Amino acid sequence: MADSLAENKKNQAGNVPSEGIFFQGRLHGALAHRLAVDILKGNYKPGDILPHQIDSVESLNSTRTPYREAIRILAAKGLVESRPKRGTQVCERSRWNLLDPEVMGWMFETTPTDAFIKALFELRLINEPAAAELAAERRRPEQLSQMYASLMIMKEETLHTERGRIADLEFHKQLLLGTQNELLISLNSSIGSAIAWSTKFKSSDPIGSRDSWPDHLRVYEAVADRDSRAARFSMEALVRTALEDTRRSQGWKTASLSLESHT
Amino acid sequence: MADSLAENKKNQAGNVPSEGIFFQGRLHGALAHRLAVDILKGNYKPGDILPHQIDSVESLNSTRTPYREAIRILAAKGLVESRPKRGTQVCERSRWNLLDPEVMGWMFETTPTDAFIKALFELRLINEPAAAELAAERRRPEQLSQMYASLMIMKEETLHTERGRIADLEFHKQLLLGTQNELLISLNSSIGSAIAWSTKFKSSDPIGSRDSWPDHLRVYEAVADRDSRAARFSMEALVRTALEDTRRSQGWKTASLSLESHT
DNA sequence: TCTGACCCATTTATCTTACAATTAAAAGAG
DNA sequence: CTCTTTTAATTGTAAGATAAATGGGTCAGA
Repeated sequence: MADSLAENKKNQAGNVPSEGIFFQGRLHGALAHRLAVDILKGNYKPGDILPHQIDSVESLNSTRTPYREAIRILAAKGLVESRPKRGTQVCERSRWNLLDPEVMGWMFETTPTDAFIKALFELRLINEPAAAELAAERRRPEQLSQMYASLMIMKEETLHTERGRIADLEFHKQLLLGTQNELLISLNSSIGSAIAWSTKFKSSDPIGSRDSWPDHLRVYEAVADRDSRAARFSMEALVRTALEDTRRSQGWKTASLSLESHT
Repeated sequence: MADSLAENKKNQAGNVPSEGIFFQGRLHGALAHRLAVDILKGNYKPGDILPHQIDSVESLNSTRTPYREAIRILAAKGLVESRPKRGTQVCERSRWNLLDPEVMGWMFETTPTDAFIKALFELRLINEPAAAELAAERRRPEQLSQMYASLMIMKEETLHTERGRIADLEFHKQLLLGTQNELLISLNSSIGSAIAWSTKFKSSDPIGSRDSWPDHLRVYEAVADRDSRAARFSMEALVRTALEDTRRSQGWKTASLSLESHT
């Protein structure tokens, strides 16, 4: 727990140039990551005050400058708020920037609650069918061909390989790009890390999890045909199937979401 | 342009405790704000390299520590990326965290493009009716009474006063809270600052801008009655009206959005 | 002569260290 | 109870040492 982040960083630097997500190479990134996970896990609860800079810094084998930068990162994402004399306080959960891609990623390092997963699928169920509808009307040839390419990779790799999952992400990304709406595109980068998690989770499940490829194909065809109604409908089916699979592999007892179908 | 931020801060500290949004009291906040606006305005374009830390620091009358914290804030929001030797580079627009409430706020300090406003209304049109539907099913008494209180204030204050606009924001916030979906709630804090802008803009428009109060009342009644279909329908009407007004006061020639009604 | 890999210097961000200033909460005096 | 003083925490300043990555140069091989 109180081991040296600085040393860890040094080792990492000697081995591989990019460890991936966990260590972003910089010390302040590692600090931010550690603190964020502690907050999201609930080790520090909203309203709690973090130990002062000097103490924290000593127990983490760092110095103040990187620590303060880490705090700034967390503050930028609405996780903490620091004021002189009071100290650095964890913000209320409602002020957290849950849609921030990094926060979303950190969230999934801690086995999120069922409520969170449901909220996420609700958000997908609201936005992705609508996005498919818009994409059917506005998509450009580039997006269409990229979607097709991803579709082909998905067909032969399935979701059990890394390449296959990347292709899945790429498919959704290109669909969002097709909407020509930069806010929906921005939403995608948040939801993307969530999809990555849920597909990875499903692919490790031996039993259930039907093949979602036909669903993707139908979405593609609808978008290619500029059939906005079919695009919405098939995307909704896709998300609902994904929800069902996740629901089953999580062993939820509750019924599915209460959102009506609006097609 | 190259005046002293440090002095400015000192003056401000002597006058009022909180200038509001522009100066968040701290120097790194002011630096981040200035740089962010420069980026969002397009003074620095994606791919551009900001001047070296040492040069920047001199021209801004600051020192390196606060400057670096400012850079960390911007990096946390996906606006820049800094690496040794290369310097600090402005990221591609698609990587910007547009849904971040602060970024959204900065966006509206620079008269955003028509495309951005349209994207925003599209997002509202997708999410808020669905949120109203969920809120109708799940809202608790607290949210209902808060919505009612806001509604009353809106009635007597209208959108021409600050209190009235705050009540408007509160109404939407409570509706989102009623969904019991923390991701939709998080979306609200982003959209909130946007609504604040558009209502303020409309209220300064002498001519058009119908009174949106009846629309709000209908939404409230539907949510109170737990009538999810009516809630969705009336909320969609409300957003479309707001869009129409904005469209008119902006003098757009283009037709309204192409999203179909799904009620 | 051209191509490629490898090594090295330079530039830049990053980290360390030490100290001064500001802020706001809390304690104390009138 | 109000006003002042104290005090503990973050914030800002300054400068030097470290480490990382790009770009260029060298050298070997085709």
